[in-house]
Amino acid sequence: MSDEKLQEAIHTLKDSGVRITPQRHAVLEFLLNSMTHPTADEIYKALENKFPNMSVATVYNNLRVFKEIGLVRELTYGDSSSRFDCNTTDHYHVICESCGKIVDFHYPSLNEVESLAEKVTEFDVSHHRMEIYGTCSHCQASMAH
Amino acid sequence: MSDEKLQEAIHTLKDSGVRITPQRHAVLEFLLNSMTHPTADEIYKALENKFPNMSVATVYNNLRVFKEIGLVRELTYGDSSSRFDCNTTDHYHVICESCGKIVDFHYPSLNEVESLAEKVTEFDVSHHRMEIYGTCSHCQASMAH
DNA sequence: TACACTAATTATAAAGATTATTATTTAATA
DNA sequence: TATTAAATAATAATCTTTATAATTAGTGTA
Repeated sequence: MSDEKLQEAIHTLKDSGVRITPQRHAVLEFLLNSMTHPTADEIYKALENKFPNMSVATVYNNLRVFKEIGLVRELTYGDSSSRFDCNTTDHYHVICESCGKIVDFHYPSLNEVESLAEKVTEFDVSHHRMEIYGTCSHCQASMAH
Repeated sequence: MSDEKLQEAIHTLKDSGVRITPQRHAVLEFLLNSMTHPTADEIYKALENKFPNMSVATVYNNLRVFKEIGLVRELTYGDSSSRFDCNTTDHYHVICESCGKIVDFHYPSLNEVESLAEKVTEFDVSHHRMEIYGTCSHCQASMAH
């Protein structure tokens, strides 16, 4: 299923002259299969069984490469570390302020906002980001106690 | 003009039992008068003439206090450090990807998005954030060369 | 105005995330 | 298989933010 995406991503990388190393492959595979939006450290920890000698720098290096190629997006929220999202289709995120869970949320892209901003500010607008904050149902239940 | 806002803010602080120290006053005044959205370090550097002995921790402490009282908002973008905004009225930001300039942008709040997200994800939504990215007119002109 | 109480400040260390450096290893290609 | 440039590992360094502890200083009260 997501194996197809993986092959496609590897193809994209090779086309850009990027070598496919076992570590790189593993980071990419983990990202594609993860539905959460992991931090660099989470990726590092998830792969340390498979690659006991892997360096954190390798994770960061690969994430940078993937970003440059356009395979992943970096998400920066209020908390300390960045998160990485391999779903590059247009979607927004809903974030739980209590547990940090991030849920994808599909909504028609706010083109109107972009065009108005362009008019008002004279910026050449390239994109926008939006996040919605709240409490997930699980945490709501916990709080009820 | 903004002196009125300052007095009001000081009143709010006092009501919450927060002491008005010279450093705290200076950080608050600087924030209220700044139209940019400064980082903690920028505030620190701006005030080091007036307070040569002030500690960075003091800046952070005060920003935390102001945040808790609701006088300022913390903005976290892609770059390394947080920015602080004393304009707590509802508005969005347009950010220049070339020079980092941040411009306020007024747009009716996207309540519809919030309510749909609430329905779809079963979150108890509290708020949202949105930023628009692009190139400011100044940087557009520079690039034309 | 002086006093006492407690919060705020300073200085410093520490933590945590990310980037830089350099020697070593290795994937891809001929 | 040999070559070569790119990737990795190990480590140090940087940068932002928070924690700690001792000192200083607001603010209400007598």
